Amino acid sequence: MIKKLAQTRESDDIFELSSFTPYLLNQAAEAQSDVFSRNYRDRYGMLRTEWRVLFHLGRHGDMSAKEISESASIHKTKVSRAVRALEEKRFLSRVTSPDDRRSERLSLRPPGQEAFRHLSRAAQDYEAALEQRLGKRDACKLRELLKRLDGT
Amino acid sequence: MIKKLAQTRESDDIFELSSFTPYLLNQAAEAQSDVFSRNYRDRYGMLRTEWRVLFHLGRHGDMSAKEISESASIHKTKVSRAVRALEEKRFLSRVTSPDDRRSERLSLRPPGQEAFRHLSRAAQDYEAALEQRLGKRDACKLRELLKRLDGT
DNA sequence: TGTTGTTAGTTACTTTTGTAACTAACAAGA
DNA sequence: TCTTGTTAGTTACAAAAGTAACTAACAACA
Repeated sequence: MIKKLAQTRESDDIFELSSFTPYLLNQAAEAQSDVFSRNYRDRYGMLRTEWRVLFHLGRHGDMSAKEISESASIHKTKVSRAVRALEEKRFLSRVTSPDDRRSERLSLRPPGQEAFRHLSRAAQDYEAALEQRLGKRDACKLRELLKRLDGT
Repeated sequence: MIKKLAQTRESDDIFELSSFTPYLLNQAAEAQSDVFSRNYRDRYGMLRTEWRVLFHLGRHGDMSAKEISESASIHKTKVSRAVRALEEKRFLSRVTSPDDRRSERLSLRPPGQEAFRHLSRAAQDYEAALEQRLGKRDACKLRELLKRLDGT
């Protein structure tokens, strides 16, 4: 009898892509990101990097592009493009830093602050809904595990 | 006394990006993906979609692009491009399906099978190392939670 | 002051992905 | 056979991201 390899493998413990953690992480990340992106995409026409930059400014107050780049682990060219896009949307303004004329102080303007507040609430609601779905205990556990994976 | 909003916020329960699940998912997914990608990128010059397609073929035997697309949740244009790249690397061959001349039967050629086996082992090693790091219990829990998030 | 090395940010170029339109083949009737 | 509608896969075009080179400003020191 000729063994059908592919068939046989189905049943034993050959590695399955669907339980490969990097794969699962990616699927879950994409799924969650897609859902939440409606909040900033549909209403403000923002991209993910823009929303992140906006969030950092709203959360931490005025910063330079460099500071955002480091604090958020976003490459400086991505930050640069996001800053320009946010500026074009009148969400932030830049002022050359007096003590170092290479760098610029980025500040949210009122519409940017408004968007920040709105998106901040949306994010909290999103998180609450997720806790609802997974249960408080598992939602915490998930965050904890993800943080442990973050560095490496 | 003038309140410094940004300062004040640091200490209370204002929402932090660093505990926003979609953000954490994304960071963790990128970190893990970057590490594992060395395996297929450096040695075979493959992109992520190519490795996924290769894996599906190795795991499930001959398939059409459509079947891969559905089974792996990858858009058909991405599959199309990955298939072409794998074909150029001599990792797979295509034969027009006799019962439907629109579709093609994709088969791994020996070098493709070899790459599949190698990457399959690498993936298992990777997973084992992760279990080592997180502990068996937490690694399982993580996969379980990610699967629950996958659909939505 | 002039030189050398570094840094903040931008731009140019390339690669990759997403979207939509397309081709060729099929299927089910009229 | 001649529609009409659908499907597998590709291609063309546009959007986004990565990489490297660049500009202008700084810093330290001969």
